[in-house]
Amino acid sequence: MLDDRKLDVLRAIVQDFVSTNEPVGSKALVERHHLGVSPATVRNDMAALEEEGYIAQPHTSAGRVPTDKGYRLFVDRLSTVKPLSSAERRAIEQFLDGALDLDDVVSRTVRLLAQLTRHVAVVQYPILDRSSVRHLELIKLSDTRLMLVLITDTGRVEQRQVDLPGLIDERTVSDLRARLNQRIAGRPIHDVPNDLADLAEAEPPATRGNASAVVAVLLASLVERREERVVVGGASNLTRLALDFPDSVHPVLEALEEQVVLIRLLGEASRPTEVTVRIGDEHPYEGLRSTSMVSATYGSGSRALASLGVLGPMRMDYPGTMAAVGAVARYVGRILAES
Amino acid sequence: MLDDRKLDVLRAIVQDFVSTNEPVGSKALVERHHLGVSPATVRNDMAALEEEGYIAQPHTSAGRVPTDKGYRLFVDRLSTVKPLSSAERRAIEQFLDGALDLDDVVSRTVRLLAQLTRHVAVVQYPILDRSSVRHLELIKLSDTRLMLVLITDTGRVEQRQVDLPGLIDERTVSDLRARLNQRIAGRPIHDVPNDLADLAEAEPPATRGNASAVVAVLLASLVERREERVVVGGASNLTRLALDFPDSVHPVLEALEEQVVLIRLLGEASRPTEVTVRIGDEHPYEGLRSTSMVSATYGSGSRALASLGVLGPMRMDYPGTMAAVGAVARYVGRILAES
DNA sequence: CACTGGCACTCGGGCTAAAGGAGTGCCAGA
DNA sequence: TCTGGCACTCCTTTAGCCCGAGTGCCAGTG
Repeated sequence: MLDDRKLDVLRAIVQDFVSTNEPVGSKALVERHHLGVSPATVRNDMAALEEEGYIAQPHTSAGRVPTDKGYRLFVDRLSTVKPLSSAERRAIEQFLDGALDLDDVVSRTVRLLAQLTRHVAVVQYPILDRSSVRHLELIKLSDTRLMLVLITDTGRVEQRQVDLPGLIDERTVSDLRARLNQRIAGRPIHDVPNDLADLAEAEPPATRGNASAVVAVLLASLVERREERVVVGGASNLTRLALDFPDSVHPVLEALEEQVVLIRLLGEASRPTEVTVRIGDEHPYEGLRSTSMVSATYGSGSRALASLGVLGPMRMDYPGTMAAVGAVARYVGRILAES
Repeated sequence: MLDDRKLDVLRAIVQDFVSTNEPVGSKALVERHHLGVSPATVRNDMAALEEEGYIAQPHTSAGRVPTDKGYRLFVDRLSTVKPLSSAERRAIEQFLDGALDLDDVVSRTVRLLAQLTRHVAVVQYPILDRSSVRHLELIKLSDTRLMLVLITDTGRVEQRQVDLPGLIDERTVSDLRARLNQRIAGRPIHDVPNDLADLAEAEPPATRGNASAVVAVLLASLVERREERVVVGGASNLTRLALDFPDSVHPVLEALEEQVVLIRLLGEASRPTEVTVRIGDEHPYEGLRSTSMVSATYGSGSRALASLGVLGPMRMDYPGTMAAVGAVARYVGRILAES
């Protein structure tokens, strides 16, 4: 049905439209690409491509524009990965190497992605469930109050205060801290509830109440934060390309403020470092129907920690963006593995 | 020069223009407000107000629009504080009361402000310099590596890793922790460098190297984070009111991504809970010339911790916005004082 | 002296009409 | 199977026009 030349034509249409933002006609196509045939022939091919739903014309006497389906085919079969320029590689290293802690890694990554791709960047914090406990610290604030600080191997720090049912002294705190860490240090967060299930019962009656209060708050904090955090940056790139959003950028901005939507978008990505593209009407969320998202999962080693990506108009440079997102994801994974 | 009726006219112009977004003419004015005079008289007053620079007409044969100077006069002398509705009061309490930790307080505050005022919300984290040390925790990660966790009385948590020049054991860590906390717990961050100036020298030679490495990293972290953090939310409110920004919202969005600009904006606010308004050309930053910012400093007790506010078009409901921002600032201060 | 009604004037927005042009579909021929 | 030619479509731009809101000014009035 679609021979090689038709695919060439589609590829050329996508490329031209991405760079000019104007419907591309048969004449311009043969001039800018050496297809070796006449405009009339190209017109026939275009008619076939339109028949199949890969391109469309905004109105009768206009050139053709790729449809969502056309972009999809382009991404899946017609584009070759564009290697990053050495300047880009250097930018990634320089940007991320001086990061101080996890917050810093995340905020630098957002800025980096936004700058590199010139689209809106979205970066998710490492998912708590997929991390392990590095250390649980108990700090005595008063005779009936503790602060819990949970540190994960990915650098996340969660803190919470506990009001105790009874008095507690430094000695008991440090005993409890030791016993807790013995059980959970190095364990995946996922297993912590199990690991601590019978801790309180094993405590001597005198401290049992306090111990179970601590455990309760700890477990609760793991659940509460299940709604994972996402950071967004480079939103001004949307207005720079405002003409690409026919219904204005408003719904897109609204979507970007819905953590839930973003998490769902990122959450459906695939294996570590593999780059996923979601185009236009493939989005589950109404307001994003005129956008595309390029995302990748990052991880340390083979463990997927979370995802990051960029959101832009459907008319985007897919090969370049995919290369950038993939490279950043790999680099972030490496950095988190080191720390 | 400007008698009471002229001020009444200006007030009426601002109110009408804020609600309709259309240049207001003399006839419409006398119809909607009971000024007790004829349109012709109002026209004379308008001419005087224009002469003084409080209003302007977009073009001949159009109504009048307040100028920056006009809004300023309105805010300073012509508006009365609009008390919050009880629904709004309830919203504030409900929104903020369940906050778990500082991050949560800040992110809830941003969402609350954005929702309440329907403008872009900007909230600054408590400034490190104005907080005190609650506790410094040292956690041994390996024989040559520690993690520092600094907890302030406002709930900020800063963490950093230290590579030590020599080996260290649990016992030494806990000694060092005790000595450090003895010196700095409860002290203002501001004084910490002084408090620790001679700590390393007082250490026994065997542990001196490690101790000074820890102190060095700690002090460095206090300086690095001097660039304070700001969180932005509700950016989609900008595009909702896109027509209020003649040169498109792009420069405004760009400004919102410049932490430095925002910090400077918020930083120049005044005493705790006092509400500050900056209008149009009073902004130091070019891109914000068509916006107004309403901000307030929050604090616990008499201590100013940092500022929060909203950014919107110059054409905004100043009395209502000022009331909301002030109320939220007071409430946030109270919450942080409690914890 | 302050206010009012009347009136001529200005100027932007919106509507319609016409011209221009890019691009298509189709057909006949190589 | 490809090509050149040609009629056709329809969007976009430009120009011209009218309409009306709103003003400034002036002469008149309590």
